[in-house]
Amino acid sequence: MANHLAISDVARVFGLRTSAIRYYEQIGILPPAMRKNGRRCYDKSVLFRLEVVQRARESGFTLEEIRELFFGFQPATPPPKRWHKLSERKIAELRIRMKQLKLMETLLKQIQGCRCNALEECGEKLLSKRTKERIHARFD
Amino acid sequence: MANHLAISDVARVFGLRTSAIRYYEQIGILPPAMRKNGRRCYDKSVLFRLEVVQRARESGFTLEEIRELFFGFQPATPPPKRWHKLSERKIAELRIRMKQLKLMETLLKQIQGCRCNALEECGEKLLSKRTKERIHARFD
DNA sequence: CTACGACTTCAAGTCGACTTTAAGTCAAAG
DNA sequence: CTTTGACTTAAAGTCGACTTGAAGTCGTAG
Repeated sequence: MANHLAISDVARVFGLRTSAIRYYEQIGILPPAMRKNGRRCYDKSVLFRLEVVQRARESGFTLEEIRELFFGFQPATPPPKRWHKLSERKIAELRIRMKQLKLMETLLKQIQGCRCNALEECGEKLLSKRTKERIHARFD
Repeated sequence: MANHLAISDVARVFGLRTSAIRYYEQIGILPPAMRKNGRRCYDKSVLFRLEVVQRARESGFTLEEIRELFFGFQPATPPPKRWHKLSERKIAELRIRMKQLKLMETLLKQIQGCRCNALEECGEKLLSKRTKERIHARFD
């Protein structure tokens, strides 16, 4: 019904505190809200925007990055080439993070099948994979 | 050669500062180091341990979680059932994180093929998928 | 002998992302 | 008319993960 959401409504939708919403406005993640009697007053578009913000947060983006990525073209929005580059870089980062997560999953599973000293054994294997040249050159 | 690593050697291997190594010791991520003339003095096993720690960090574990997961059995290490549960939970979390990352990748790509208002459109689609019941019940 | 560089400890500072607190405004309920 | 509850602001506080700073200790080089 109401196309007029109070700050507490918006917060509740995302399980945020109202202070977080105000903070997002303050740092430019959300645009300055319209006021009625001095109170912030939103329409649904803020929900769509916050949905994207939350997704990005859950994917490990900082608020600074989110502002850059999604809302970072203040001066007359040049056809987003800057955007394109940033998001290319970000996608690459996401891929790396996914690989790390998979490796960690493997590690956790290996340690679950626990021959008790597995932890440092795994560390040894991983370390020799990653930094063979550095370590073995210097300390062997 | 030297099976005796100074704190600066250890730090250099992982690109950490010596202060970070000391901090890890302080919060129980690393065991109290042996001393020679009051100085910390490590053997290679610390490298294996730190390798695991770094991997876990890169996978989004907090130091607290890492201590729990890997080094959290002080009292006579009961056959790690506690461990098993924790790591099961953690693996599940990793899976969720991976899904989120994939979704974010999709989102970024969609916005790259930019019909300019794509951002809030995406937000709308995502939002309606995730919280149809909550939003539409309350505000429509 | 002294100066240097690498170490030591302990306390305090930093940064991101908020939260909490204090003091005040406003509209509706009693 | 007063109270209540949700809001407002600005400033200060919190938490994790360190870093920085101050003051002191070593062993080696000159």
